Amino acid sequence: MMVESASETIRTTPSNQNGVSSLTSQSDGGGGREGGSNGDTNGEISPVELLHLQQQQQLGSKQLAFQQQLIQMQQLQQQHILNLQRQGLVPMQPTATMQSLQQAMCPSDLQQLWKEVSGVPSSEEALKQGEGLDLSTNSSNSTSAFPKAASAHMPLHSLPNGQGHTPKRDSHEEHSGSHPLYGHGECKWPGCEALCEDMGQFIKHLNNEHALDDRSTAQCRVQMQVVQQLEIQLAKESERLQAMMTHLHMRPSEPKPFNQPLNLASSASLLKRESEAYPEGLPHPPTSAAAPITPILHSHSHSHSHHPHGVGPIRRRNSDKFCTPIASELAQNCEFYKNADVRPPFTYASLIRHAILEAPDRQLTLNEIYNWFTRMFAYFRRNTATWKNAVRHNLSLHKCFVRVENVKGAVWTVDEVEYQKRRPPKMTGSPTLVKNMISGLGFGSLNASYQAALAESSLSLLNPSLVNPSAASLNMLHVGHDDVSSTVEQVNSNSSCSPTLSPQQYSHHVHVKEEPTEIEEDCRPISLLAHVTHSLPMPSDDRDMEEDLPTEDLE
DNA sequence: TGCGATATAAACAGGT
DNA sequence: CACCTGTTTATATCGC
Repeated sequence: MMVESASETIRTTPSNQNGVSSLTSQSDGGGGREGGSNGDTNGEISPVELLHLQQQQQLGSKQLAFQQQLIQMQQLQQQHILNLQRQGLVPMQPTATMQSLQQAMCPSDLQQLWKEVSGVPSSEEALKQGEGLDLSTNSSNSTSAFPKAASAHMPLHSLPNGQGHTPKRDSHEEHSGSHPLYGHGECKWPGCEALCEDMGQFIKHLNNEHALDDRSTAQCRVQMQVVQQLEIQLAKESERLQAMMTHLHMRPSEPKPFNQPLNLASSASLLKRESEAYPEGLPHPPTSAAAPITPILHSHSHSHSHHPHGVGPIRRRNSDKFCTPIASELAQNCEFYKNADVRPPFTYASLIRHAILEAPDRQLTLNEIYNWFTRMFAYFRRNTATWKNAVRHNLSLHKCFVRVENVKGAVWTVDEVEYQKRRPPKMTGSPTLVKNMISGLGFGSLNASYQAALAESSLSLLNPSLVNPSAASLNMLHVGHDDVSSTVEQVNSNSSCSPTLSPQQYSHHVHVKEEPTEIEEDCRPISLLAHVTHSLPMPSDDRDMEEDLPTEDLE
């Protein structure tokens, strides 16, 4: 039975092609989606190893417990990897990430780790000591496995009451408490998930269940190593990004050292806190809005919502809040959304608009919109109950959607003017950021936001609409809500350069510069990207380039 | 706390 | 009658 659980554990090795399904299925909290590949055939590690180990060690019951703990820790690691990926702090490259993790955290490593943690030279020692390894004797630990900074004397309960320096997590956590290990009414300790009604109960639980004992210490160390591995992985990915950008002539004038890639490095440091979100009210670093994040955020952070479905409804409008351009997001995560039963982090209106604008003639029938939804999102394939109604509701409700009688019957188009007016434009984040970003538009300097934007820009390379550097500053100040195409329009709205458009078509956008209030959620890194990419040869055939024509003109 | 945006649910009407 | 399409209303949640 032990072997079964071992293989079951390690089966989480992402061996499926895109790593999506397994991710999803895991993030579903055991939802067991059919999408989860059964690709347990990789077996680079452990089942065999563990089996071998077991045979060698004759498998006393205590050893089994120990092995189980190893496996459990491995599970925890992977769970944390997934969590971090969900939080967008890790590139969604499950294979690479997991592989690297596995390389570092294969059972033998874990055993080594365990030895280091416990000061136990072998698992036989562990056997002698029983499953309660005496971690108080770990004075000689943290040799090579752990950075000094993260070594043992890091107080396991450094956050005794959840106050102080603990960064805020998402708003839900703010509501439910401020302890980073407490949220949604449950303990966030790796693998715990104990329900706690309130903070007091949680503190009690924390002190009782996660006291300074062997297990907690080991888990903490495992977490440290997870973080370390993630940072390594992050550095690699950042380096790759750097190279890509360099190759694409995107490099800013002052290249950063690879080990400090854009803002990703700072994000990496956040991993240590397992921060899920930036403090509310502070400008969200655009890197955090990198495409892979949003789906994860939803599948994870909002899973608390008591929704009958496996994936709950997402009230939070991440695309808005995090300024995720829907086009780049979709471009980036197309396969993810197609395969993962994860609700896309966009509003219905955004999705409908995108669907319509994606159509060759910028118009779709209701049924075609349905089809687009089901084609693009597994979520809508599997959760058919309500969303169609919601789509219809949105079409009717929002003035930006215009019904047009066509030869085909009734089709729906998008009134871009109305869409832009849809919400009172305002800047999410501090006005200071706006100023900084604006001032940062000087082509020479690269402030943090700019660099962060570059990070996301790598995701948005697909967007050829950003070839117009001169419009970028305007673009900064007047952007669409969550869609690249709207950005295009604004770019084009700058009368100075609109090769394909007549200016009057966009006259309604022209004055944005005089209206700081038009600055909208801002941090659209895409705009920033425009500065960097102005010399970048971009394909001009993208539909976004021609997404110029508000279709209400068809009327 | 109020408000706006959004999601969800439902009722209803008209057309096919 | 069933279904689709479209409108409208009500309610709840969330973020500001």
